[in-house]
Amino acid sequence: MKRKPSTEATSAWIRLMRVQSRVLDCVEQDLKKAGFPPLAWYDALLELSRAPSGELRPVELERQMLIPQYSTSRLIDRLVDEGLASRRECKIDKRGQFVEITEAGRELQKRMWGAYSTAIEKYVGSKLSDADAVKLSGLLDRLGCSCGEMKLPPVHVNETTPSR
Amino acid sequence: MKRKPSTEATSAWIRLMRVQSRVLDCVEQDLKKAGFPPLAWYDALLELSRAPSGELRPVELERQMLIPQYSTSRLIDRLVDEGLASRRECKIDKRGQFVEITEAGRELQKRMWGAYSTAIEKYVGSKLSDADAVKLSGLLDRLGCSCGEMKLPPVHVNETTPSR
DNA sequence: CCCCACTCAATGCACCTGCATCAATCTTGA
DNA sequence: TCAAGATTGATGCAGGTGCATTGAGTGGGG
Repeated sequence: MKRKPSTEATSAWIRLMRVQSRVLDCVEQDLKKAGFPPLAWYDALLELSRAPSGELRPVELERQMLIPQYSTSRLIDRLVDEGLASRRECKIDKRGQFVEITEAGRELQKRMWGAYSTAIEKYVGSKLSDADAVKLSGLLDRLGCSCGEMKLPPVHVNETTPSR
Repeated sequence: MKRKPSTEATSAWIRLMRVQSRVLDCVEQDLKKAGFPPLAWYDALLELSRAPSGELRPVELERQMLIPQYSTSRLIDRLVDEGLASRRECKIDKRGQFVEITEAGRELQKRMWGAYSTAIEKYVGSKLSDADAVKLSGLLDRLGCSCGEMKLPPVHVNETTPSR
């Protein structure tokens, strides 16, 4: 049976969608106007720069960034094309590889953070007290958890097997 | 000068991005699994169905939905292709046109609301009390206002004109 | 009246995304 | 040991999006 959402919940949903897309747009525009690539590049470079010895398996990056596998693959393509990262083969698992951030990559990540942090302050920080930012984070966190099916291994349950 | 955002603000920003994309994804997936088109179609159909006599100028729709002009144009194309709306010429302004929702469009909008509202309840309503939903809306609203340049008419201020 | 600036809408192009699938390799278990 | 299945990463294709431009139409000042 389907309980309907309250008007309060619906209204929160609508605001979440609209405000996020507006704010994201603003930030992306500021970055673009400053001559920087999209935010996704920043995220990837940040993850790589944080990783021990600056390299990760694509599959790790994928999990960190919560984006699909093919998306990761192509993002890495672009980073490599621009000389911001390089692929290294993985000795122990020849299917896999390592992606390593280059000096140029590290440098771009740092320069982007300048513009990025300014934009965050402009569009978020300056609109909210720290206490309110904490409240907002808390409320959002309540929505975030167990949203997807929490990675139920998609075993074939259609057989008569007692389902795990 | 660039004040840096507090860690609280940054954390709120990150959660806003991540939670929104996760929740939106879940809702879109549920709709898709139920055999429905994307949410943008619903939004457009809803705006049209609300409009007096079920029709709007594309430019109105654009303003309601906060999406760019070309995006509206192509969305209308798709709705028309599927028989959910139709274009009518505008007598008084021959550049323009009216977009009118069809019976099929109204019906689809209603059927989608069934699945849509269920999803909102599942991913938002059930996670938050009404009071918390109101708090969340309030905090988000503070971010939403005057995010863009608030439609400053882009006059050519580069001349020596005293800028309005 | 006519020209110029503006508005409304469509579209060509490049790029990006999702989906399905592939090939290569690893792992498991009979 | 070897076949079946799982995992890693790439890619062809279809469709969506942003950007810039076009083209038609309007309207106001000279």
